[in-house]
Amino acid sequence: MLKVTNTLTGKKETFEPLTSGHIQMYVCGPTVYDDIHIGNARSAVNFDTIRKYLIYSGFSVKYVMNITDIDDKIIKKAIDEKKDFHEIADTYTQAYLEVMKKLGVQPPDVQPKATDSIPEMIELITGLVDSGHAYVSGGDVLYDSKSFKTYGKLSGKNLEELIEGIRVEKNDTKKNPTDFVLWKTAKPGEPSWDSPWGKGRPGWHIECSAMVRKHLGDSIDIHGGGVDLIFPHHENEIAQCEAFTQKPYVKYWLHNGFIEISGQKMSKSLGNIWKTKDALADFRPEVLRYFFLSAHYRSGLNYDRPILESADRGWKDFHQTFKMADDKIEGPDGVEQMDLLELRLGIDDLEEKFKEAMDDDFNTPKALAVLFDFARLIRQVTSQRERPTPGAKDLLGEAIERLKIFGGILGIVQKEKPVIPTKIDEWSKEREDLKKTNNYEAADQKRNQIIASGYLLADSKMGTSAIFPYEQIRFKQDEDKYLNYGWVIPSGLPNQNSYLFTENGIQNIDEMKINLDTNASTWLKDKGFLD
RNA sequence: GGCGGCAUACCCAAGUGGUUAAGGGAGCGGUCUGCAAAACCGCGAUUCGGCGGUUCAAAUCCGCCUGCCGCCUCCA
Repeated sequence: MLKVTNTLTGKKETFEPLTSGHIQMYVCGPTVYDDIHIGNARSAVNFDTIRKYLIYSGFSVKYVMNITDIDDKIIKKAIDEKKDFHEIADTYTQAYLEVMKKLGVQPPDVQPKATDSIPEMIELITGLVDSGHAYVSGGDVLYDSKSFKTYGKLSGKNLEELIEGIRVEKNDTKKNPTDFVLWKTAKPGEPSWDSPWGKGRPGWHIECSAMVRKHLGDSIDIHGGGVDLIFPHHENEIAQCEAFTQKPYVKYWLHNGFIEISGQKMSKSLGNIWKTKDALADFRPEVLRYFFLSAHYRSGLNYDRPILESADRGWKDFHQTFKMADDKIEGPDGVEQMDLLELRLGIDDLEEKFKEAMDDDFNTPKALAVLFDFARLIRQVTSQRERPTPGAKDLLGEAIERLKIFGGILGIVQKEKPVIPTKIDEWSKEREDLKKTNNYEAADQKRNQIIASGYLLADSKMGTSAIFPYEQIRFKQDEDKYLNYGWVIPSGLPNQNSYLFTENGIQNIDEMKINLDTNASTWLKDKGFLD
């Protein structure tokens, strides 16, 4: 039985959709005025995972996530860069979609743009004006927050106290300080649309309300977003929609916590924004997802390079399970009996344990622990010396399939297997032969040759060599210059050492890791690799 | 000032009344190994910010204190 923490009630509740078996779900998407930061990415991954789990649980889910393509910040940027606001919005929409794709976020069923829903917004605003919930003042249309009796119910705020706390601005046209803009009169040169109140553009809160109604209906099951949206954004959405429709707007409000940098929120004013595309340049998307999901979605999550690196190492170990099992399955058959009881039991328990974790308000850290335990069971079998019988191979294959299913819901399983060039394969076999004749010097040379080509060998107990591709690592020289000068084993592969490949040969250097974030060129010069 | 959240080992992080306090990283010891790496096995909080209280029983409930953070203004 699925339970979710509902911001509206502040409690963990049993989840029952309005229509049995079907879920209407809306999540506030990005405002496309810049590259998205990792906080946006975390939110997207959290709700993507929630959506995938709901589908796995047997619900049919209609998932809508908007793109806010008209907004003060977009207009400001357009003016600053002397471009049309559409151009700014399009550029960052494309960048956003690209990052989502890399992160393995399944595209929403509908991804509406605010500017495509202007008529629906006008319809809503008109209704609110007609029913006395909104008024025209100074050319703007404002929502009368005092007209909505339960204003503040989501954020737990008291309207009177709110009003007292807000200092009254001069020339304010609002009846109450808590009133908010539904429709803004256009200033000269700003993008605008025709409306009953003259040329103008929508306020921020109205767009989500309009898109929810347009694509999902008056009452929906789940509405998600970051904690910062609780007030005023979601509070205002409730006020608008419920005043208009006289129906409950959202049954379950889900809010994810912030990414923190050194214990503080990430914000423009603090200047501590991490762009997702920069994180993706250094870490695999699966590692980023593992990192995001390693804390509960409602909690804050501290982001720091060393923490990401430890997530990276953890994920590699986990992911190596697939490679190890594949090698065992594809290897020769054996006749000896392997110890498989634990694995059999593990397979039988996996689904129940995973569901138990996820049913508890999408407890992904617990779910990850379940998968890591299971992966260890698989590795225990694959690390046994015996060759597997065909029956043991079947069981291993079954275990891997299960791990892929549940790992897939969390999005931490790499989709495609790395391809090894035949040349590298041949060199590996040649090295095997050299080893067999105790020609170790030549064998090591062959190994270096393979490493220099960007691949690593790993000998197993069965005497065969597994081969893994490296990825080039980028040593930060300064803020935006990178120096390509070595290789490190990519995520998913079993070796964390860095190797430096130069004309002087291949160096296995642990210090390289320590120096990743320091001035690498100085270090390379000290070691004589650079002039 | 109002509202809300957090404090668990060296680091990240689950656990919210009752078996040995998950999992990951780092560390240490061992097995394996031509070397190296990987893998596997084992070890690691008598204790959950502090002080009281409730209870047969609390990291988990209540009170107070301390520290940190978020929202109340754009923000995932």
